[in-house]
Amino acid sequence: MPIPIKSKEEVVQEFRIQSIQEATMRVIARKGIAAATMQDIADEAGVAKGTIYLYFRDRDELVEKTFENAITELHRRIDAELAAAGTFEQRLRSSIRTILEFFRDHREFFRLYTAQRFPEGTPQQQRRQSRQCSVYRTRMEKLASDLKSAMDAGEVRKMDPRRLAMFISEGINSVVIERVMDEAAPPIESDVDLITSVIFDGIRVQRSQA
Amino acid sequence: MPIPIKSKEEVVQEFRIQSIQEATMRVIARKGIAAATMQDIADEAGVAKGTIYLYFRDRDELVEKTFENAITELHRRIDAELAAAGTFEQRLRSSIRTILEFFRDHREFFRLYTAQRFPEGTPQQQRRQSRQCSVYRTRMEKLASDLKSAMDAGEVRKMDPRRLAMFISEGINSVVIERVMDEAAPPIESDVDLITSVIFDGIRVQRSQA
DNA sequence: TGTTTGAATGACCGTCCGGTCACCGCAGTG
DNA sequence: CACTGCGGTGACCGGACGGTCATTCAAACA
Repeated sequence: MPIPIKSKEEVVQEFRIQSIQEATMRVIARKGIAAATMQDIADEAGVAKGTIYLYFRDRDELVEKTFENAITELHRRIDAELAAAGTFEQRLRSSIRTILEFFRDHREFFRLYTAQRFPEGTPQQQRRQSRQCSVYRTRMEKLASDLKSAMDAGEVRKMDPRRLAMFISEGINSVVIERVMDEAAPPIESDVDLITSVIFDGIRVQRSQA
Repeated sequence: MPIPIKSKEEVVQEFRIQSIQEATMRVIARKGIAAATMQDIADEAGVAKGTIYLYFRDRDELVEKTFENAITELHRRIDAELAAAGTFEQRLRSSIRTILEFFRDHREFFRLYTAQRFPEGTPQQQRRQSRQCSVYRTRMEKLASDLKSAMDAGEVRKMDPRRLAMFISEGINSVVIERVMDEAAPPIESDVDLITSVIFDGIRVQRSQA
């Protein structure tokens, strides 16, 4: 069997890396990103503090890699839904469902996710920050361009796609926040319905509908 | 003239307090809430670090008072608009305009505002955090109850008012973010139009309209 | 002008935390 | 069984920062 190309050492390494990243996420979920110390993370992962530095250059890289690892999976799923067949409304609805399901299954990721949105930090960390911020901006551009396509296809009213992308994205985010905080959140589908209907039809009472 | 009840000392005190709070806001706007040190704030205010402690118990109180001072004014204005006469759409539109204008005039407040939304911190600070968070939740309840009234009055479709309040509030917030970041933001009224029309009529192409 | 008072100061302290590195123990080797 | 290489360890270091307090000094007053 030529399949297992990975040596034993590589497997151990990957296991350690994953353990540490998972521990990082749990600690951040519990204490917040600022209060999560390297010692906390080491304890949570069951290793010594020094061990973390064998796999990550410094705290910033650990947080960044952990974030990117998790966010990549979410983005992959969203993109798959948006690229599928169907009307724009159907595709956006599926994406919203995907997002809510993702955060239902990865509650611990949420605090890291929100903390990375508008990064804090001293001017020394500006480069790193701009990289993290760019992940977010790239996402927003993607949604804006999808919205633009839908506008050109006559599925969506013409308006500034950037602004609209922000508005929709943050609106969805707010529901995610509520659901993550809430111990007993309502069924996902009811929130998917609410969000989709507000985005597409607004909140006005619709007299003209049957 | 019995009007000036304040003694000279009180005037000086208030002046100092305001100077320090304004400095706090500017430093946080520049460096972020986590990276803003007491020394930075003291330098910005043109006083010694110790002086700040004559007027504020500790760093947390300084940040909290500074935040509440500024947010109170914004909330007062929003409430005035929401309590005015007119349809719910007119009142909400005025509120949105008020928010955009407020942050146009107080850019430096914005980073503090967003940072306080989901406070970070160690468990020791839990009480303080919950207080800050409660300001935000109270606001959300207010909007939710206004939305509920509009639903009962037949001006808005029936749906979960809490979720809707979050969605709208965060959506508006996202536009504020864009405008604050953007050096040359478009006219306020165009964003007010966009937000209001999306909230009330959604993004769907409206065939039934004249 | 001498005295008093308290606001303002900033050097200093203790704590915390990210990052390092000399040391340890074990798996693999001869 | 002795040896060696290396992944892992945690005591330690340096710097940063919040908060304190002995000292200073200018204004108010006698």
